[in-house]
Amino acid sequence: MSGTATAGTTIYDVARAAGVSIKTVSRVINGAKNVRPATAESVQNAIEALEYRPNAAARNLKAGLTDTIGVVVDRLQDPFFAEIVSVAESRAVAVGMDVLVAATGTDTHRARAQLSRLVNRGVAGLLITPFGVDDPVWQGIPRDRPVVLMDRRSGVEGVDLVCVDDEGASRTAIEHLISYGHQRIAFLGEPAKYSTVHNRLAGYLAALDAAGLSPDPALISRTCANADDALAVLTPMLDARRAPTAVFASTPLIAPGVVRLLMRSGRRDIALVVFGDFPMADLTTPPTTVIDQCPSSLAHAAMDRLLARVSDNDIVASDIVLPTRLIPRGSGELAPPRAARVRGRAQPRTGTRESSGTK
Amino acid sequence: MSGTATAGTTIYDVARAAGVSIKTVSRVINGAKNVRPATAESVQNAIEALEYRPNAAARNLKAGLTDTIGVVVDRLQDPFFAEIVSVAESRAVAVGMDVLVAATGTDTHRARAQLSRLVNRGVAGLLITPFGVDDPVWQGIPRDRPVVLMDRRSGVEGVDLVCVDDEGASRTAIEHLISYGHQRIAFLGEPAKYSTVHNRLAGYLAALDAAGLSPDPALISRTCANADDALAVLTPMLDARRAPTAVFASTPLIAPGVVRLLMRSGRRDIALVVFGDFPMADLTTPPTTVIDQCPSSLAHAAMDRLLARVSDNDIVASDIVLPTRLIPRGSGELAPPRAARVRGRAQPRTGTRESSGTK
DNA sequence: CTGAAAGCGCTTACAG
DNA sequence: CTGAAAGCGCTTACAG
Repeated sequence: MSGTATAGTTIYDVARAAGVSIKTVSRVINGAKNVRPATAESVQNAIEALEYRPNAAARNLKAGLTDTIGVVVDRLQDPFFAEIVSVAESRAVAVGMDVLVAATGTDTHRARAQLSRLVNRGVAGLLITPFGVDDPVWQGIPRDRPVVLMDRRSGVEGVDLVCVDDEGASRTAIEHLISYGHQRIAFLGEPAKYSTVHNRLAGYLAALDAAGLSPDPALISRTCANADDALAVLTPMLDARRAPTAVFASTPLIAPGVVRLLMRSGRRDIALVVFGDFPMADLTTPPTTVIDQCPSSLAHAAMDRLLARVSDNDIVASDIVLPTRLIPRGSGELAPPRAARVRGRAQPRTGTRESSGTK
Repeated sequence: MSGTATAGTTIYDVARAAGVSIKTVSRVINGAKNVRPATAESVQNAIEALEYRPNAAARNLKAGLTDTIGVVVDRLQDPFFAEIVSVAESRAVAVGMDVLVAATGTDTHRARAQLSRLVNRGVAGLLITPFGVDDPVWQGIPRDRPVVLMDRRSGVEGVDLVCVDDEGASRTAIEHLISYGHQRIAFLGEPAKYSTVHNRLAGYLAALDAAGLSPDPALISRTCANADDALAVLTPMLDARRAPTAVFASTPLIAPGVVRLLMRSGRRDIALVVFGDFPMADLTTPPTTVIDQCPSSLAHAAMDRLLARVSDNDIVASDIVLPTRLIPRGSGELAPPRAARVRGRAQPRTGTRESSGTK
C-alpha cells in the first residue's frame, strides 16, 4: 500500500499468483536446484510483483535457527568493540543475516543472561569477546551452533579464537622503549580479569629480562580499570624518587588518564606507548605511540570464520593469531633525560631493533 | 545437560511436569491474572526445574512481532551512534527485549534494505536516526508499529522525533565566540544532506546578524564530510588575507581535521568550538570547547518514548527537544589577536552573555 | 479458573 | 521436477 514492505503477503499468495504449490515457492526461495527454469521464473515474478518477503519467524520455527548472529561484547561505546560490531553487522548484512547485540559490562550474571537470551532467540552463530580468566560463564557457551571467540582467552577449549599476540606485541613495545634508552618503564594494566593483560605483562617482563633489567614492583600496577585509576596510580609514581621515564599503558581505556596527567603536569618528557590505538592519539602533545591491534582485521577474521561455520560447522577449532604493528608517533621515541639514564641499574643491550633511533 | 540454556524443552514438557494444559502454562508465562495461585506456582516450579525458555520464534509467529527493537544509524563506529546503540541495548534488555542493529552508511538504498529487513524480522519497534532532508526512504517508515526518530529531521510527519535545538545551540556557540571579540568566524559543515547542519548554519547566521556582523561567504563551507575535508577546506582559509580568528566545526566528525591542522601549523591562537563533544576533546592544546548534545540523554528520551509506544502505540506523535550545554574548555575562550579585532567590520554588541570573559 | 482446537507461515520428509 | 500432509512451539478465540 505505502512504501513499506508488504506485510501480509504469504507464501500462499505467491503460490496462487504463480499457479504452483507453496512447496515450489519454498524451493525457489531457498534456491533449490530441481525446479524447472520456467516455473522458477514465474514464481520469481510473483514474488517481486507481490513484494513477498518470507516470514523470518515461521522459517525460524522449523529450522530452530534464525538468520541472525549474536555479538557479545563488554561495552558498545568502546571504540574497539564498536568497530567489531560494525564489521559484524556489515558482513552479516552482506549475506542476508542480522546482528543482535549484547553488552555484558563484564558482569558474569549479565553475560550469562545475555548468552541465554541470544540462544533462545535462535541465533545461528555467536561472536563473543569473553572476559575473565576461566570465568565459568563461558563454559556455558552453546556447543550446538557456531561460536567464535575474539581478542581474549577464556579458558574454553574446542572453540575458535581470533586474537593478537599480546605478549609478543608488548615485548616489542618495551624493547622499543629500551632501545631509546629507557630503563625505568611503568606498566599500567587492568585487574587480573583479562588474559590479555596477563600476557601483556608477561611481554613487558620478558623484554626487561632480555635487556638485563630487573622489574621494579613499584612501577607495575594492575589496578587500572579506567582512565581515572590510571591517573591516580601514575601521579604518585611520577613523584616518587625512582620515577619512571616511560609509561606502557597496556590498554587504550586507560590512555586518556595517562595523557591527561602528562599534559596537566607538563611532563612532556615522559615517553608513552599505548597498547591499542585510540581516536585522537595523533593529536596529543607529543603524538602518542601505539601498538595497533587492528580491531577491524580481527573482526573480519572472526566473521570469516563464523560465516564459514554457519555454512558448515564441521571445522576443527583453532586459534587464529593476527599481527599487530607498532606505530611510532613521537611519545614513544622520547629519550629519557640523561640523569635518569645514568641512574639506571643496568645498561640496555645495544643493537636492539629500533636502536638506530637511540640518541 | 551442560551449562547451556536447555534447548529442547517446550511448553508441553512444562505442562506435563506441572500436570496442567499448555494453555495454563502459557497463561503463567504471560502473566495472565486468572490463574489459581497454587497452579501458577507449580507451573513456575516446573519452568524453573526444566529451565524452560519460551521459543521466541513460535511466539513471534503468532504475534507477528518479536520482542526485538531495531536501531538504525549511520555508522556503528561513530561515538555518537555507538552511545545511542548502547543505551538502546541496555534499556531493551532491561525489559526483556533484544536489539537488532542496522547501519545505513547514509546510503538510501542500503537504508531501504535495512528497514525492510528489520520489518520483516518482526521488530516490535524502531529507533531511527534518519539522514537526508526529505529522503524518500523515510516515507517508507513502517506505520504499523512504534517508531521514534532521533537527532535529525527527515521531513516525515506524524512520527515522534527526539532531538536538540541545533539552531539555538549553534547561535549560543557563535555568540560565545563573539563575546570574546571574534568577528571573523569560520563555519565548517557537512553537505546539505542533514537538517541538523542546515539548522546549525541558521544559528550561526542568526548570531552574526544579532551582533550586527555580516556573514562572509569565504568563511562558510558546507563541503566538509570528514576530517580530511575540513583540513583541506580550512588550510587555504587560514592563509587567506581575511582569515578567520575562530572556527565553528558544526559536527564532531570534522573536529579531528581542524585540531590536526591547528596543531600542525602551530596556530594555537585560533579559537575553536565544536558542535558535539568528542573523546579526548579535553586533551587537545588548548582543550577544545564544545557544545555537548548529550547523546545518552537523547537516547534515553527516545527509548522512553519507544518503550511507551511498544506498550501502547496510541500516543500522539510529538517533537521532544532536549537541552544542550556549552562546555568551555579553553579553545573557545581565546581572544582574537588585536590586529584582527581592529580589522573587524563591525563592533560586536557589548553586554552579550559570557562577555565578562572578554579581555 | 482451566482446557481442546485451530492456526500463525513456513520447511521437512514422503510421495508421485 | 512437483505436490499434499504433517508439524515446528506457541497464542488466540472459544468453550466449559
